[in-house]
Amino acid sequence: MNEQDKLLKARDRFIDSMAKNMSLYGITHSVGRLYGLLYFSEKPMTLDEMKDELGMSKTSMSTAVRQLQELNMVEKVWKKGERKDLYQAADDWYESFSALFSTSWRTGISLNISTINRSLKELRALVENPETSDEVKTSAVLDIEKYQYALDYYDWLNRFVDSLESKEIFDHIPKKE
Amino acid sequence: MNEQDKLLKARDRFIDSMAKNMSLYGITHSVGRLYGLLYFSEKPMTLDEMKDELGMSKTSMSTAVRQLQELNMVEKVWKKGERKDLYQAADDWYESFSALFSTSWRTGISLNISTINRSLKELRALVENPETSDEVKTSAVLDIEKYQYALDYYDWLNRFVDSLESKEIFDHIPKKE
DNA sequence: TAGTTCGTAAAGTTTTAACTGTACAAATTA
DNA sequence: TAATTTGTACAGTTAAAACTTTACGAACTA
Repeated sequence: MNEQDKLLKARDRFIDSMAKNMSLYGITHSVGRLYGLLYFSEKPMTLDEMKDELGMSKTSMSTAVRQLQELNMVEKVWKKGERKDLYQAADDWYESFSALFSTSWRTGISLNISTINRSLKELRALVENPETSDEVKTSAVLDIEKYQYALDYYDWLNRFVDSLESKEIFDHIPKKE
Repeated sequence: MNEQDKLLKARDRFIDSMAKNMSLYGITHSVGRLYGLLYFSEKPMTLDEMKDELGMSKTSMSTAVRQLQELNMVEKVWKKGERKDLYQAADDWYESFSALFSTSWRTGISLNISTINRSLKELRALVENPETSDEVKTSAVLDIEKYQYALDYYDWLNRFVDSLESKEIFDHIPKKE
């Protein structure tokens, strides 16, 4: 094996490991590999270059790249005289980490919160209604406690995401040891 | 609709919302629903009760419950005179949150770190080898920087997980507002 | 204007994951 | 000991996701 091959093999090994890891965050192995390819590429790449490099269809590259763009892990680059779209890997992984979670979590959290509030409102009406049987009332009171607990939790989660978005998290867990 | 139904409908609505949310963490909608069922259940449940309640197979309940146990979101309960296994929802969501991420992330992180270290070692040998061409050498030097960056990032991630596991995170982002 | 090239939508195929039914080992009961 | 019950492994099926091929509009080129 020549020296160049050694370098490429080392890259490949790491890219694969990284892609496996990303599947924990809901990123496909293939999409993860594409990110790795772009991360090590010295120049921005076109869809055709990606498809040749990874041996996949151009359509897959197109959708994968869009996915990575939505996660702020890849950005489009403009180059004069170049007709094709060029893409490069975003190099701030801490930023990507924050963005990944804020983006995907925020919506879910607020949906959950409004669902809880709606249910809470209904249950409180139930408890205050004199026609409600005692049996149902005690159940309702128990449920209200559980909703309240959940509400507190989602509030915490929201503040957690806040600290990611605001980079405050890096005050508590600094980047360099 | 009677009062009891209102209560159940409110539960159902929230459970569904919660289960959808959980899919972001890699938990299936069905498994999420099972957790919700157990969360609101006033008593620990058997596999048969779960399957009747959710209209699914007993096998599915068995695997789902095991999954939730591995995530420390559900625990087996012993009750005298009861032949069947009983399960109840773990009620500390902050604990579950921490456990979920520590468990699933730790392995991946350390795998990545050792992969990087292996690649770094090889590349350094490459750079120090007088037979390596200058072209490959410059590529290797660039790659080494990228590996180093990744290494720093995974170190940060490790410390992040540390602060989840040690509950230190709650010093920075307190549970109650 | 007609002919290319590029990116992506849409439909079709393949692969993977979720779920079910059957079967069986272990524990329990008679 | 034989007969039940309980939980789960395993194989098979169904549902979902990933990926490819085809096709086409938009932008560029001659």
